Amino acid sequence: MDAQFKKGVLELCVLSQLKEQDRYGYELTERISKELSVTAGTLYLILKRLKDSGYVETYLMESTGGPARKYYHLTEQGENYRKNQKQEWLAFVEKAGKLI
Amino acid sequence: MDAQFKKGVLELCVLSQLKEQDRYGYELTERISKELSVTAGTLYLILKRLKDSGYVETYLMESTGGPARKYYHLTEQGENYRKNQKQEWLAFVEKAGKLI
DNA sequence: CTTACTATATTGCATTACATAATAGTATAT
DNA sequence: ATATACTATTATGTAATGCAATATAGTAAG
Repeated sequence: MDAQFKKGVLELCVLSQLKEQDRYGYELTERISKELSVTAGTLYLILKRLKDSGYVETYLMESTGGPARKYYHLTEQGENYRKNQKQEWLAFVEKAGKLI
Repeated sequence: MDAQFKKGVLELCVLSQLKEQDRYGYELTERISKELSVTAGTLYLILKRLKDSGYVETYLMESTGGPARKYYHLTEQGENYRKNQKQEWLAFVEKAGKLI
């Protein structure tokens, strides 16, 4: 897969996943990498960015096996951002489609 | 427009434009920026990349007003690359769509 | 008990593509 | 002459990802 295509879209994928329900980092890695082959390092960087921007909040919960899971929750601000990014993405795909 | 979305796709847009017919740099800038807001500098960088990779060839032709135009022609190798990139792009959009 | 493996989180360095801005040359119109 | 439109090019910075390494906790195997 062309790595460049992912730039910017992975963030939207994360936001969309978190809209459904809170999820922890490793879980997001598993889910998203099933479709788009992404590494953990990339995902955690995106999550840090989103947290620094106030788009997600985090809390810890114990795991059945392994270290505690850090769950990510979409804030209201994050949901607004998600909606906006989704619209931008759809518009972008349409415009690009005209040229391709 | 989110600049990140463009990563990798601009190149495909250029290739697609050149599949129809040979075009010169300034012309490509005009056409593509109508849809996707791209500057000349970015376009010429992409064109240089494509030339260095053997995906396009160039030749000069006089202009009616202004400096000579440098036309870009898609090579056979470039056309194969374009087909491949187009498929990858479509597949990517579909996969991302599942997550969004 | 110790070794190995899975689950989970984090961080550092390199690469790549795009943005922005500046430079430069030619022709035409005023 | 001067401004303006057309055309091409290059330099510097930023941002997002890839890859690889580190760290910790639990569980299973020997």
